[in-house]
Amino acid sequence: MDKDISQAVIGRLPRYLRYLGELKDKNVERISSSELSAMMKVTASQIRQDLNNFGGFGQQGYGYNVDFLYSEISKILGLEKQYNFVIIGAGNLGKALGGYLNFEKRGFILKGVFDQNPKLYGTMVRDVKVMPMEDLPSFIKENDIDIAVLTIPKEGAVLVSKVLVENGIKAIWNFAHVDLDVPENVQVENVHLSDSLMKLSYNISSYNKNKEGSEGGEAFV
Amino acid sequence: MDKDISQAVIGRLPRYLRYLGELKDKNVERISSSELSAMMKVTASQIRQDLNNFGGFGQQGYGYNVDFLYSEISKILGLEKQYNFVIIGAGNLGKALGGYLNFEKRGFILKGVFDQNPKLYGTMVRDVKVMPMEDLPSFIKENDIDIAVLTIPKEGAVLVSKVLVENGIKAIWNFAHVDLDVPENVQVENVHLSDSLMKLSYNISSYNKNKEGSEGGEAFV
DNA sequence: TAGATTGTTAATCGATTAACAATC
DNA sequence: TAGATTGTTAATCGATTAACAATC
Repeated sequence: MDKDISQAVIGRLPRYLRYLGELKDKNVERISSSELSAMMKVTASQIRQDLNNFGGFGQQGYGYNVDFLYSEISKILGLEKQYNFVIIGAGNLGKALGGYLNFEKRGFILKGVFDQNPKLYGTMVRDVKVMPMEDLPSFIKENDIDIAVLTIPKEGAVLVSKVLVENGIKAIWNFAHVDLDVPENVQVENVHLSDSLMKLSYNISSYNKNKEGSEGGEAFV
Repeated sequence: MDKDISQAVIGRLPRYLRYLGELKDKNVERISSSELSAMMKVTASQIRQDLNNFGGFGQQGYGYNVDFLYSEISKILGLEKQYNFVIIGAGNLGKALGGYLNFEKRGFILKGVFDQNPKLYGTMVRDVKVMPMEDLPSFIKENDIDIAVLTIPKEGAVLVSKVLVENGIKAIWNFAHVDLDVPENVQVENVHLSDSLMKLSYNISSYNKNKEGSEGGEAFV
């Protein structure tokens, strides 16, 4: 139905939402694309183009109403919905995400936490007890789980993702260092932390290299 | 010196490295761009273009030597270097990253962990004691810290990033939900977890919408 | 040598930016 | 109404893909 929106555009929406949230907190009523552009360091043109993928949210001569735009972007991102989720892997990362979620007071509801380490069974993550992996398939079905957060090592992640798919999971938030192979009706969002760290490493190292090459020659823009 | 390499290219290098690492583990000696292309689901053309930004690593009629290419990409990413880092924020996320790093056996060395909660002072994160925030500035200088990992809430993160910059940090791996404003000689890599989750939310919700629009009409490619 | 596959140039595609008419 | 600012079309820029000559 919707014409396909590029992932580049989708990727920018959460950032718009964040800035709009801050404006809301400051009780700013309206904002123009050029003001927002200055705050966010993107072009006003891009902001208008991005938003107009979804409809005309502004008004000529006025700009955008902050509350309205905030709520429209929330809707676009599907944040007014409720999602039930489970965490698979009760290590520090799993615990961290358990605490995080209910993320920003949005509708992400932690229903269960699973681990294959018997020592952890029954220990609490937030308000939920850690359960054995064997219970995962039935739990997903009985509790109408939408999202699984994968915070286990990659070998396990590949196996578990199959189980998840077989039991009708809608989406996987994947922190394992591996690409999952799932059918196209299952959404996957990868957070590859080590990839991110390597990018940082590259940028440190390439910045230093360029500095050597042009000693003292700071960019003057 | 180097012509500017686009961040799109940099962003793909860690994934190449990951697949090459797996091939190494399987004792595969050489691989062609088209074989790698099939494994990674990117075009062979893109692989060759990406690599040729940095030099000719292959050989006509042969392909690429896996070990050699792996080590070249490692060098490009600056992974043969050692980096000293500190974690700021000793919560679950900080602890998770402390455990992670020494990341994949690479040269990221945890030197210190800081928190503003006195109850945590002296508790251990991996092999390092949690220290009070006040000690941060001198610690950075005395221990030659390259990277700070920011796992504290956004208000604190903005303040701490200023302290870090003043004390000569080279890079910040930022997990706080805010854009940091630092000079161009300080590299920042953001991991905005909630942005990532929102993308997932969008994709769930837009997939379902499109499904309604064309009931039963699965893509058949 | 013949076959394979790179490195690289050229063509295409998509995303970003600029410009401006429409309109509040 | 005049001024401001959007929505949208057109122009530009950059990234991806295709093609092929070079060469191992």
